[in-house]
Amino acid sequence: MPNVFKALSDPTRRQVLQLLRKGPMSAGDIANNFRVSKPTMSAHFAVLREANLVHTEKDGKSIMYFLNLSVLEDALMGFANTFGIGAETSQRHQPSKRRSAP
Amino acid sequence: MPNVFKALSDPTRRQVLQLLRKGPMSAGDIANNFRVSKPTMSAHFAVLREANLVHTEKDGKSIMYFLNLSVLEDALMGFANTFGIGAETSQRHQPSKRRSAP
DNA sequence: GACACAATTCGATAATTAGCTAATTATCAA
DNA sequence: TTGATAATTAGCTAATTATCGAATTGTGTC
Repeated sequence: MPNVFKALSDPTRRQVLQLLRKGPMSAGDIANNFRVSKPTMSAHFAVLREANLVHTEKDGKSIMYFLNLSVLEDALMGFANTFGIGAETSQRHQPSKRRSAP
Repeated sequence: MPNVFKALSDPTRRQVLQLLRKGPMSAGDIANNFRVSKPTMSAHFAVLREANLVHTEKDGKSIMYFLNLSVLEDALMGFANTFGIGAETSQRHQPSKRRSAP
């Protein structure tokens, strides 16, 4: 999904992902780590959800946010791979050679 | 450089990098691969230069654009690594030489 | 039900961005 | 120097984006 790069273009949103790396967190707890208003954070969350970089679960009054690591990985590595950068694929690592001449 | 992700957020700019993957190309030749005007492409080039994802060399009337693969690699992998994604945290790496006739 | 709390949606606004045409700069060839 | 070509800059518009405060929705507790 190309929306991933759009979502990653904002530093606040990248920091949200970094926070979520340590584990799920409620919208409010995430927002408290930033100096912008909660509605603004809510908009950032919407962009991250739209890009499928996070998902949510209701937990009483709160909404917990979870990082979708595999989506981030697929986007980052998928793009990197087209440049011959990084690991060959995001799955098993077999000693495969890229650019096979048919 | 956080400007890298901003630069990557536009699909046209990502396609420019993909084009440049195959080798250096003049501004005009790149622009001819897209349906937008040349001034618009020139603005995209400026963003890519600003992010240091490309560099230029004058060649007569033309300006050749080169992909800075190592900058792309460092940004992509650097970010990925903070999530434990992709190549491990090792930083043995020389600027991925592109092959050409020496 | 009434209340407090968590989060989002609603409007509004300022800043940024992608896009255009027209004008300018730079280089080469005659 | 003139003419042609390549690329960028200038000036503009339309669309998008980040931000806010206020209002709304949903949930648990009393």
